[in-house]
Amino acid sequence: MLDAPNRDRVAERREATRLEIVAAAWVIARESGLASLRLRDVAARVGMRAPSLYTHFESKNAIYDAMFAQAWQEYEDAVIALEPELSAHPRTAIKQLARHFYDYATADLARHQLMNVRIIPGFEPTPNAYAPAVRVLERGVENLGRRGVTSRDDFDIWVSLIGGLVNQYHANDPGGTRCAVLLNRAVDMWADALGLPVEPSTPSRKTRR
Amino acid sequence: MLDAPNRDRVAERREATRLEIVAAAWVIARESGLASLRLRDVAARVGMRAPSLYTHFESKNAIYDAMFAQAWQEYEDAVIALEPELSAHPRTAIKQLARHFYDYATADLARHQLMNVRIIPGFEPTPNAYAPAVRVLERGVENLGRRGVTSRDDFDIWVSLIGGLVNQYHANDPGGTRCAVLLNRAVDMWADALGLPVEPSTPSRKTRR
DNA sequence: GTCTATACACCGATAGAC
DNA sequence: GTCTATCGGTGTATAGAC
Repeated sequence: MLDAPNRDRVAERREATRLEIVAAAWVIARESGLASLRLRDVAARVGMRAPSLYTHFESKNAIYDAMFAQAWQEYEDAVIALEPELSAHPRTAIKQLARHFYDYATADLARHQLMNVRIIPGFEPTPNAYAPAVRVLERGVENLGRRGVTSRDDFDIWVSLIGGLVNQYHANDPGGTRCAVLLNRAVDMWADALGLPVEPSTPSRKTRR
Repeated sequence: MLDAPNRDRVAERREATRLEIVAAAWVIARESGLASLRLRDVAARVGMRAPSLYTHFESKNAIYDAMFAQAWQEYEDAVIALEPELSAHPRTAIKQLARHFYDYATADLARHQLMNVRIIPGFEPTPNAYAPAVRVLERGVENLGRRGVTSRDDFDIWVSLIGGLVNQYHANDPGGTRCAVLLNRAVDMWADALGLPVEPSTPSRKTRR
């Protein structure tokens, strides 16, 4: 039987190993593609054999699950860190939030596929892993609500807009900047329709060309 | 050596078998999910064993490829059939085109995943299979161009809008009608920003609520 | 508790008999 | 053209060494 301090040490060590494995999985996923991640490669990168991973995770999907939770948790933290930096102008702040998500989703294909695209056959995130994603969405509703977007429909359209352009980036313009420009224009259209005040510095007059 | 008529008969028979296999693959894909399609099941459905499929297709991905081409070809035909039925009013016609794609993409999850989402690891459609998809896009540019949408940016935003809402339908509201309503509203916002004339019957005044 | 070696089940793909 | 048999590779279960 272990006394309390030793139990803590063991738990810490276990958690550290889990984090090592997840970190290795991210590296391999970015190298070989998220879907063709092989447990043997992940294990080799932490100095183990594939079956040993099952001491720390009950299945391959459990590793995906931990990665999913980590990615969304990291994004939630990033949004929280961004909020104090947001512009005082509603439309500008909403553009910043849109661009922030867009940048996060376009910076890392594997991460985006895991977070937002169902690309792994048979993988469904655990409710626990899904929680930060839900919180981020709620936070988005609040952030836009505080800036005059009261309709949930309009919020969902805003989300769709960003998601659609992220997909178009990865499909047609990976590495390019075109979709980022389109995003700005699209959010302006949407903000115009909602009657949000135009930005002071760059008056959009009418989004029309 | 075969004479010409017999060669045609053989080619016809082979093509018929290929179509049978593809049709069976669609059924299985809808049942078990597109990604977990198993060749054994497809073969069994046409009264064969798995290895025999390799007489007609050189790989599993080649079957996906034929399905991909078939789905986009079928959609191209549907668009061509729709064009004469489109409203004379530009905004209404564009809404019909948007709704038409939305309906096609939401009616069949497996088909949509194959056509629009990269869900099969390692599968990339052949240029030949991709051709009808390219034609449909060009046709879309023309269809909107004829109705006053001259900017390619605005066209791409329109496409993103529809794609984003299709994804949201499958993720959050499968079987529901909410995203279809949002689509109508979103296209109106977009059309307002472009300065397209409002519809005569249902004057949108301002899309704002 | 942690890791290893071995083995199993399942898949797509290939070889060769008929 | 279709079959049976088999290969190579994967995730995973388990027994046992340390």
